[in-house]
Amino acid sequence: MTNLKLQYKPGEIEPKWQNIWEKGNIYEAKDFAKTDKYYLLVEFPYPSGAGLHVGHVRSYSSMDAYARKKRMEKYNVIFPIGWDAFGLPAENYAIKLGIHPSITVKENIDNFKRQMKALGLSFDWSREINTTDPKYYKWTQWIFLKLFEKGLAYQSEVEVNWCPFCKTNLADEEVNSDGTHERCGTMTVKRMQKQWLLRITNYADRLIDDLKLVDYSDKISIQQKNWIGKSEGATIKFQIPDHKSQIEVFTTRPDTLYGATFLVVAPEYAKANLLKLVSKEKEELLSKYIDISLSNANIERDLGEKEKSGVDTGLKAFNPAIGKEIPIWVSDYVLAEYGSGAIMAVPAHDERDFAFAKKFGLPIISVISGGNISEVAYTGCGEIIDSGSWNGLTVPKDNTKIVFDIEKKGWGKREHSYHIRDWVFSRQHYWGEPIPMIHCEVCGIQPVPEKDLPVELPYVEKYEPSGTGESPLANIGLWVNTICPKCGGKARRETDTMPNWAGSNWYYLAYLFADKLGISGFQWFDELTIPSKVEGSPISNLKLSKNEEKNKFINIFYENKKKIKYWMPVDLYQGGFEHTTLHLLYSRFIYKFLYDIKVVPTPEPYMKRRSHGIVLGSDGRKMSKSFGNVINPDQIVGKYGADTLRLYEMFMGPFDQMVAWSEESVEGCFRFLRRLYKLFGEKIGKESDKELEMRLHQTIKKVSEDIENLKFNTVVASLMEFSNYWGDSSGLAKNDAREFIKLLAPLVPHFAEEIYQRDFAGSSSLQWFDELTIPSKVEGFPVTNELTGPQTENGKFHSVHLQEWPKYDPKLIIESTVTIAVQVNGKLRGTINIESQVTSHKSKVLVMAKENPRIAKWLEGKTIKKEIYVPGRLLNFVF
RNA sequence: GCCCUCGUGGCGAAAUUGGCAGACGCGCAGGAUUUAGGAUCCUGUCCCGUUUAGGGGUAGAGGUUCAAAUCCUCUCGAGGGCACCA
Repeated sequence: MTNLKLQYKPGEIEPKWQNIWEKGNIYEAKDFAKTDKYYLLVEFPYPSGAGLHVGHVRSYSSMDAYARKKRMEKYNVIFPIGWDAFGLPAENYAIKLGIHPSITVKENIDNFKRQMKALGLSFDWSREINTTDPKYYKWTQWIFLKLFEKGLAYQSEVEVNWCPFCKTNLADEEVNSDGTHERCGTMTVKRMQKQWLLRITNYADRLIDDLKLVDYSDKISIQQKNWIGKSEGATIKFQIPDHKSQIEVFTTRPDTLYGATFLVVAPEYAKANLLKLVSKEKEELLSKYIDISLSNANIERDLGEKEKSGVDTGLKAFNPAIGKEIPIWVSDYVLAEYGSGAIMAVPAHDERDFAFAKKFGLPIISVISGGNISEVAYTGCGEIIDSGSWNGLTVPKDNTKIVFDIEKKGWGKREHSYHIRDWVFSRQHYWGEPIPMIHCEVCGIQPVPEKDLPVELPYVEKYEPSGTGESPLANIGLWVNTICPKCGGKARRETDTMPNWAGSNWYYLAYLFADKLGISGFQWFDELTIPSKVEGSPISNLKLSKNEEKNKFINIFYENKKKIKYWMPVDLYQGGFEHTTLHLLYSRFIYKFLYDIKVVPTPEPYMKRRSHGIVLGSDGRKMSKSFGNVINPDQIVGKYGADTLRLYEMFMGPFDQMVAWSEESVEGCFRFLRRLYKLFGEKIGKESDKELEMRLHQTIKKVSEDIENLKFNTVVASLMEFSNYWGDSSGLAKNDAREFIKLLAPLVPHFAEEIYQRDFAGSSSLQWFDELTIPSKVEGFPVTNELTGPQTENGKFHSVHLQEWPKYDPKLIIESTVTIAVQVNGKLRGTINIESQVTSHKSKVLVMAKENPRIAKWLEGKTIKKEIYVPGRLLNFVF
């Protein structure tokens, strides 16, 4: 006997429902709907050639479950997706294959999209965006123009991290702590080059302070704070009497000023400011030292402790506190980029200064009591000594008093310093947004006028990096040579492009008006035949929309202000830990800028941020081709179905923790679904087992709460637990089974839809979306004949995913009897079962416990000192 | 070196946030079914104690508490971030 109702066939039901959902547009977010909005954002992927990683699947299917539950709770949910397709990897991949990046990117996107659809993810595909579309990056460029206009984008000759393999400059954030490039692992070198920078440092305080406004997990906000690295301290001026010059230093320990026995400046500082002051014989020595330390590529210098080196400049500075002159030295242990590039050395109370003083025989004077400075620097707290009027003060308690005194005496002033530096925003690569700037021979740097945006990336035959430090775009005369927007004279375009982080700065806004960008559905790529293939021609056939006449610039942000106001801020943003000090920080900065220029309505873009743990290979190592431990989600979907994969990835472990892949556990999840499928076919009764009904309501409570807290692993566990009870019971009433299938819907959407449509849809009358004011498409839609399966109501199909989320009955979750643990002196000696009404009567519970022979035995002949009762839970006799 | 997170069965883990440690799943063992394999179903599964009574147990050592996986101190170990940041 084969009963079809008992056989779970994911391969058949999954494509069927994916198809029907897509036709029904049931996941479309509705602008301005009256129900509460919920903006759920997952980081949009970079579409790599490797296809979707099971790590993506973990994040996306968990958030998909969250989105589905929120929809069922009547929120107007926006759950969009797009492609972050610019950047080095896309370019390197294209170079490797010898195919133009625009083509490989399109292929990769198609593959990603196919995989996502096969997982049944409920993205609103009508809002799909792509950062490499000129219609999109027009606005990435516009933001740059605004930054330039407000003085936040500037060009400067700076020391940059150069990757010899990728042949480009990198941001500090892209370089690992060992000096290697985070993408390719090549050791980077430092070199000087003219670069575009963004003044993220102007926002440092706000980026720290506004963390108070948002709910980020501790790990994330601490890491951001540390990265910005704000230190409180003071700047102190040291005069150089012989030369009527001065050196300003930053210190976090102004309290040790009396112990400052010499100054040290960075080689860069010395080169710029001191070389001209020193005596002839010192000059040669000094130049030599400076040259060596600067040419050292700074790798050694950046890497931890090495033997201190330095040169005495022969110059003297006046320490205003002790009223004496102290020597000025140069050493590469002082960093040019931090503070002012010069420090006051207090060897008694700083380990580095101590090592330096020991090596060169400089005086070490203790001004804080507590340590033994003959051995090692004392960096702890204590009482100030030998420091004039500060004697007797203690640090760090009296630090503000000291700084106040320093200000009063005119020695210096209170100051902050930051670890974070300005963001190096140019790359010498082809595959990125061109920086919309023009260099005029006469007028200098000129921004491209807004109406001329976008500056389109031209078609190029050779997009390999040149290695000269210039972008490949520099060789395309047709594109580079232009006229100055100001004087009309000869000019050249900026040939650097933006880093791959540029497009993701504002993508969550682009979703809100993707239709207005005119980019959804790959219009650009469909036209991508690269018609002329003329070097320097734009690769898109970008057409201006009808209302976008030439010379008339319509600002998309202002045009869509209402939508932005309706949807922003993002309610929950989910993504990887690895972006904490990169994308997450960058996009907060840019969003704050947009707030300042009144494009967005709130100071912070993301109200809540959570990160997921990575998925490791079954050997516990990072998944990688070279280890041969990569799991392809397609194979798992093919073997067990998308619902099994989704369920497993939620069940595998705590969402924020990394977990190793286990195929056996995947199988366990598949078995669970198969058993459950049978239960729905077999064990539906007229009436629910009373006990089971209680379990159901407990499960509703647990599942609702745990999804909200992103504890997906215990959600799955409690669903399994209920299923086990169900299997052992006499049966579940149809009404209760309908509630249970709704609980399953967010996690295993195809499975739930199949059973819901088969067994429950006809009798349902709750269609919450009828209450929405906006939609016309979304209300039950006609089901055509070609679609078999769904039961219909008046010819309309109502998805389980738009049913109302189950509510538990607080009366039904109370167990009729409760087990109380009974302890004697804190040790468990037995348990008693009591009616739940009795739990609030301590005296009755005490009597019952004492009557219990297993417990009585332990109490015999003892005088009870204390009886601690935790209602409904535990009783402890103490003697 | 500094900052953060974590350490619970053979494995992934759970524990109402201080209240019966090990839910749920995997694996394993025994049984049923099967010509056999697979699949499925039932039973068991922290350790010592043959069973019971009991004892021990959440990396280790202390502490707070009637009560600690959970809080505090130290030690060890793993992971992540920063790193000559004055």
